[in-house]
Amino acid sequence: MFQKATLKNISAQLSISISTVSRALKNHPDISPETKKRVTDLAKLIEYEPNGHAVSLRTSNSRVMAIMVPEISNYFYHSFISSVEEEARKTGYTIIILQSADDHEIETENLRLCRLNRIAGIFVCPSASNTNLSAFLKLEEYGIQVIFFDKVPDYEACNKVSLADASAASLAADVIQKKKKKKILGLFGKTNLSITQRRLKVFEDRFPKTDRNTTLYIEHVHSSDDAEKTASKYLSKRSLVDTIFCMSDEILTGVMKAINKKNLKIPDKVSIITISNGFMPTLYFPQITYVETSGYKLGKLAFSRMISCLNGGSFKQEVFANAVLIEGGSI
Amino acid sequence: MFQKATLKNISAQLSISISTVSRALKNHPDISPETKKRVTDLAKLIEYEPNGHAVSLRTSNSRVMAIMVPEISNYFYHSFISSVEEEARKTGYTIIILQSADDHEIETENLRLCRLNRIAGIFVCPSASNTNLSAFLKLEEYGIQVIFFDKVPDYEACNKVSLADASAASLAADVIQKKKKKKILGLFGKTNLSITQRRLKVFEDRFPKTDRNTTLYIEHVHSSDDAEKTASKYLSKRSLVDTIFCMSDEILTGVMKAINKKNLKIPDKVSIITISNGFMPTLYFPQITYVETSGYKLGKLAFSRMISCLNGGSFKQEVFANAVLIEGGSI
DNA sequence: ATCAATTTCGCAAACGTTTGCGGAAACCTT
DNA sequence: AAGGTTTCCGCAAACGTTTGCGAAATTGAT
Repeated sequence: MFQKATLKNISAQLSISISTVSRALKNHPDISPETKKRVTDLAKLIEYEPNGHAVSLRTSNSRVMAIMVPEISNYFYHSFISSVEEEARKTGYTIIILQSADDHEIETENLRLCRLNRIAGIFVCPSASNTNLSAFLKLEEYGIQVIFFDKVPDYEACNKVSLADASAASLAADVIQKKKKKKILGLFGKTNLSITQRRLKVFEDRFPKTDRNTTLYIEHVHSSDDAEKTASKYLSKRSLVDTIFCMSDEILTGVMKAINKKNLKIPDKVSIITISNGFMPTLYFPQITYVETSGYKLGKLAFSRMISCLNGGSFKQEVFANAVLIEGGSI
Repeated sequence: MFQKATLKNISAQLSISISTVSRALKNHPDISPETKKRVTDLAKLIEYEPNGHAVSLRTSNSRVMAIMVPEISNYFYHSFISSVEEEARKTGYTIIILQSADDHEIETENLRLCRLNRIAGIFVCPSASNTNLSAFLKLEEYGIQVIFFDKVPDYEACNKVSLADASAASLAADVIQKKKKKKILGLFGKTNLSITQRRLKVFEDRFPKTDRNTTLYIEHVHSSDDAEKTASKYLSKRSLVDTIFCMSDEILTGVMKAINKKNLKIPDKVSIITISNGFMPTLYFPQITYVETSGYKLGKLAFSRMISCLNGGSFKQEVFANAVLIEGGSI
């Protein structure tokens, strides 16, 4: 017969009170060594595990954190998730994951679930459509910590961890200038994203129109296919560009298709440099030189922020994960 | 002042009993329409949400499922996760994520967490090192459903959902034969994996050594780099092979590097066909023809199995997600 | 031997629900 | 008017913990 492993059960078998068992298991000084031993031995024998729900109910804090992203199937997000999960496991937290599908309704419904489950905190990359933070701020009334990451809102009084977009773009620009490239095609994402704006600004500053030596063509693309078409257009004109800068992995894949289609040699015919989360650039030959903005690092950073917030010892702030150049052979 | 939204609170404000409030909120027939309205109105006003932990404690079943994979950062796994999460949300379940890092200790520790949290069920892709199922079977004593996916154990009496490995390989073989390819290099993964064995067997059957018209070279590789080296070796010998079959995405990426390095034209110089989860093959030009074994589909399948198990109406069995050919231009 | 200090433990309430059961009131029957 | 139904609601126990407080038992000091 299967007997449930509970404090009550142990207390009955040892004819001591439940409270004594509870204290014995947490090594409370009030309990004598002998009693502790009897309790822990039996607990081990019947494989006692505290009931998480009872504990959470009693203590009103669960060791659970949530991560909400627009979609999981994205190398950046799941490297972030993976990273946070790693830390969480070490510190005895479990992670629940939520997809918003970039849908505001799903997003708020997910937040409801978080309240319902009385989670300790949530990491969230808000959906693009969402401008209304009230649902998030309400979480804080419940004592649930909120850490925004990646696409962080402009609103000041919240915790944010984000990539050092400006310095990442700056690193890429450094390389381009050091290699004395003169005719650059910069492929950027959607204009309205802050990430795009920050990266674009760096390039515009570093390669000003007034500089007669170098020319920078700027194009905004909104998909991999789009990037392929645009790159193809530029590459068709003989020696119009000598370098292509891609703002993201998605853009890079499109560009690489265009290059493979035309069978252009990298970096002889055209140089490539990209900003990436770290996987895509290694798929090609030669491997693409890229500035790494790692979801992994961001995850670690976010987690440590979460812990400080949980301990109450931290005020609202924005912190950045720095970027690093990974040299390939593409420029 | 922040007042907690609980049944007790509502009952006090309306001077009715807690049980009445509880029943009113679940639309129990015992409660009169007027009372129901009073309760639901107030509940909405103070934004009442049932405390998940209290509910789980009382009913001893939480609406939480877990997914454990060796690592999240893998296209197949996270398409699986994403797929399951989607269904879970629709049915009011939440998903917790666990990584085993292919480490048996972490794996059992994770299972402990599952018991502790009294989850409803778990989807698990066991770590490769693990041959001992006892920890999983113990979960069932706790009433926790276990569904193995992808790398399922041989053990009979458990629920498994897996990819139709044999038919996937068979589909690929069909294409190779239809295209009248004669000199085939088949690159397979680690020998001890059942997935490798099943796929390999199909190829050995379909291209028997006795057939003097076609030759099949079989190699086992254990990483992307390994695949690159091996492919490179074969490709160096002029017209030794006309077709390369890759068992997985990982292998494909290695092979493609080798091909790009030698700047061989696909499919003129060499044809490629692979089994894939659906993303990698689209990265190249021409896109690689592949047999799709989708984590997404497998997720849907696994979830529906989970639900049947939860409803108690199902016996242990293994089911398969079928494979489908996606034509690219690589063969 | 007396009293105080210490060690060791148990009582009981609380966390927020769910649910079987029983009971009061109101409503039909005949 | 008596008995039988039906409608509506509350009591109380239970889920498995944690924890403040008090009390018994032991120890030590004088």
